[in-house]
Amino acid sequence: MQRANRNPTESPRALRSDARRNHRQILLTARDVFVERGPSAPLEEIARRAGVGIGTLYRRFSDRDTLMRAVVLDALVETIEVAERAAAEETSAFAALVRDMHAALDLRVSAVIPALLDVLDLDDAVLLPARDRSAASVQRLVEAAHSEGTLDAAITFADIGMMLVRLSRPLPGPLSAELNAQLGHRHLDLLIAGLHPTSDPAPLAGPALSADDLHRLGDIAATRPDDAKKVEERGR
Amino acid sequence: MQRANRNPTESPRALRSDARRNHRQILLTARDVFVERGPSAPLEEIARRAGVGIGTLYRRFSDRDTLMRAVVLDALVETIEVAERAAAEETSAFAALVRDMHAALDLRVSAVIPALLDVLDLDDAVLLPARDRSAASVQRLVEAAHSEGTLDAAITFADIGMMLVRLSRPLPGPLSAELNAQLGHRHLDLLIAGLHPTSDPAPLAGPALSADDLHRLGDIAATRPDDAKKVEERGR
DNA sequence: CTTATACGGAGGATTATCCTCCGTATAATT
DNA sequence: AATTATACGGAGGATAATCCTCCGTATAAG
Repeated sequence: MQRANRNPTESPRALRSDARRNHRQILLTARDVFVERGPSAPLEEIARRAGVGIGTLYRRFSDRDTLMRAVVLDALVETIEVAERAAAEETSAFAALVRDMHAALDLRVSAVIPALLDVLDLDDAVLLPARDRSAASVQRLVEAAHSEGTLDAAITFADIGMMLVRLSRPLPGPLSAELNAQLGHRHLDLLIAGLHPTSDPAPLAGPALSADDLHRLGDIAATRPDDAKKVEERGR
Repeated sequence: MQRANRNPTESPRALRSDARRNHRQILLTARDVFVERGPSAPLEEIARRAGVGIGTLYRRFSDRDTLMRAVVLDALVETIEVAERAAAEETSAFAALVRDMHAALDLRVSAVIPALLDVLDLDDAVLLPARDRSAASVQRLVEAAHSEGTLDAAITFADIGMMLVRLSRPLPGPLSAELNAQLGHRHLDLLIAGLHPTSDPAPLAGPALSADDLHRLGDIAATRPDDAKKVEERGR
């Protein structure tokens, strides 16, 4: 006699192991793809890059909207954890804020949510509380840094959030995902320190690109083989 | 007897006044639309927002590629002017750099070019020299600021360029174009000064958004009426 | 070994975008 | 004012991209 599951409000039964793996993989891949290609990215690309068939994707997420919500919720939950850990483990409020910002870059929450904003209603019984908790956890970091006197008083929570959006989104052009991530961290350091020389010689994260690199951006490690193909076709 | 124009390499004859107006308007609108919607934005939207028929657009620019090149060239030429004027008219090298960056934001060059990068070959007999001149004019500003000792030595020309890209691109979500522009300038000031409080109380350009604004981003002045409609349809 | 669960992907339906074509409108010229 | 070369708009057929269901096959669980 297996565990009964007659009540429709209960979780519908545990997934088979391969199904659970695929579910997770789809969520992670979807985060990447939505960030790169926007809210109307072909679901087929998500499936392909997640290594599953399109049928599997649709079995788990009945439509685009359901998938997007799941992606956002997943990302929000991770953010909350990161922020709370930063607050708990760092000694100065400023250090906690900085650590949280770097971690947020890695999670790409600040990139997914805005990317889906056009199309998604976030004022949802499920998403709203998660958003609030997530925002509150970061806002506490900001306020603490304000009180500590280490964060310029003119800088608001919204400024921090929006700069994270700017830094999270991949730069356009054929930069590899990895290089993009490194540049995000480098530019975050740059934002923290400002443009003027500082007495504190804290080094920038990530590699500098030379002017020449910038010029030959088109030649740098390709991220998306598919796009290269598209370009060729267009140029025919 | 009108002026002869038998040589096919000569300019094909002056445009009629309305045609010239439309030509210009299409270029400006295309810059906006490519920035907002990416390189494969519907040409029909460009035509509509430029206030011309789709037929007119195709008459002036035989295909997407031609239009994109024209947009890029136009933007590059404006950039060069701006950079050279900044260098000539400002007293300190740092001030010139800052002025140029703010001006570049307004031109959105740093947003268009990368947006089209995926799809466009910039190593073109026409575009290449313009790119080189444009890059050189900014690079001179960067080097001057380095020599002056007012720009951190670790910051490269590429960093400046890429930060401009990040700051130029409109934030996703339904922010009005105007608010987006203001926030770009504000965040540029933020980058210049860094996160820590400064002795120099130079105020930030543009309005601060409150956490509440950020939360209700969905309610802030809509930029693209069409998209709002789309969202409604999806939600049906 | 059995079977409930899950998988992949072909393919018809739908939708979005392209881009030509031609009847009408307007600027320039005399 | 009349003439005409130039330019305009947008309908609509052609093409391309994406959706998403369906069903025969594969695999985890017991």
